[in-house]
Amino acid sequence: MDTEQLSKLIDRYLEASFTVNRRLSALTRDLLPDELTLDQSFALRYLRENGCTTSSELAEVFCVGKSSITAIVTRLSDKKLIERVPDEKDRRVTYLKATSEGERLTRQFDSRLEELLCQYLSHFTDDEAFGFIELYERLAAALVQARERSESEEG
Amino acid sequence: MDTEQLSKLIDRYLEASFTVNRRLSALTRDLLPDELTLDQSFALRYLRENGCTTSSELAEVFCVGKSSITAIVTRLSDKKLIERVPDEKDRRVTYLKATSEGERLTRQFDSRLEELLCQYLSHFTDDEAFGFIELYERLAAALVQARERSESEEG
DNA sequence: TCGAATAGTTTCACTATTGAACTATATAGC
DNA sequence: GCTATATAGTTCAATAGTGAAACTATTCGA
Repeated sequence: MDTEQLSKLIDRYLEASFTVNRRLSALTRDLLPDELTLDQSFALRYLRENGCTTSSELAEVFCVGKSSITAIVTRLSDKKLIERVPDEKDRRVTYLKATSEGERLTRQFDSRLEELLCQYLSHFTDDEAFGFIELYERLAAALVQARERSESEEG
Repeated sequence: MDTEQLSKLIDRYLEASFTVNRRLSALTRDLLPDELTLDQSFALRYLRENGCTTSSELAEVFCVGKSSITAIVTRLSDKKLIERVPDEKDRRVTYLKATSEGERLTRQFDSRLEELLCQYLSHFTDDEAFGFIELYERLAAALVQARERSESEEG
């Protein structure tokens, strides 16, 4: 691919991803339970899917500083949607765990979200959908790898 | 596609898009000129690409309220990166326009961004990249249409 | 054992966001 | 023309998320 084509492709990507992100966030926010913000729902879903997790891990996954996570976790904890569980051995670390109410809320939200996304899936054939998601996952993997590489260089 | 498959596909999409968005935003923020935030750079790019634009239009495109746009525009204006140009005929509307400095900054940023994204593009064949972007654009278009449809129902 | 690393919190300043109240202007119906 | 109403944009107060720096508590390593 020549530079010209490359540049156009990237422009198209930036445009499309901006549109998709903004519109989908807006639609998604409408489905959110009153108790949750979008970021809080992401945190809660991550805890639900990944079991015991620390603030540091969340910070890595969310690509933000630990103080951001403290803020989010404190709000969720105030609302009794997650618990802080201290590690027995290493008393510096505290694990985070969704409460049953927290879990209930994310499952409710997820099912609404699934319903929403199904509508848009209908614009694509099965092959298109699977092809798309495969490439998207490869992009995600490449981005995760890049991070790991740059960390091992530092360390 | 049966419900089970559908549900898994959507989970995979949510996971991949979360990862891509978070990681790419983080990498992108590192490339940002000191004068700009990410959202400000998006606004400025939109103005650069779309010529004279109003706050209302920006609010639509960004899927936020007009008061958010006022805030962003005021900050950009304080930094002399955009100008407010009053409409001669309808004195309620003011057009927004990137200053030459504003334009310079976004172009600089865009070229850094292009460099970054090129690295990740190398993980894909040309056909894969074009196929991906085509589907992504169709998704974006579907989301825009959905909005327009729901607006015409209201109006 | 002492100094360095690590986990997490606090605080501060800032950006983005919403929603409601508000100003100013334009427009449509009578 | 006059008056309702709609529209464009701003202001204000409240809230969430964020980074950076300072801080506490704990663990680890030389």
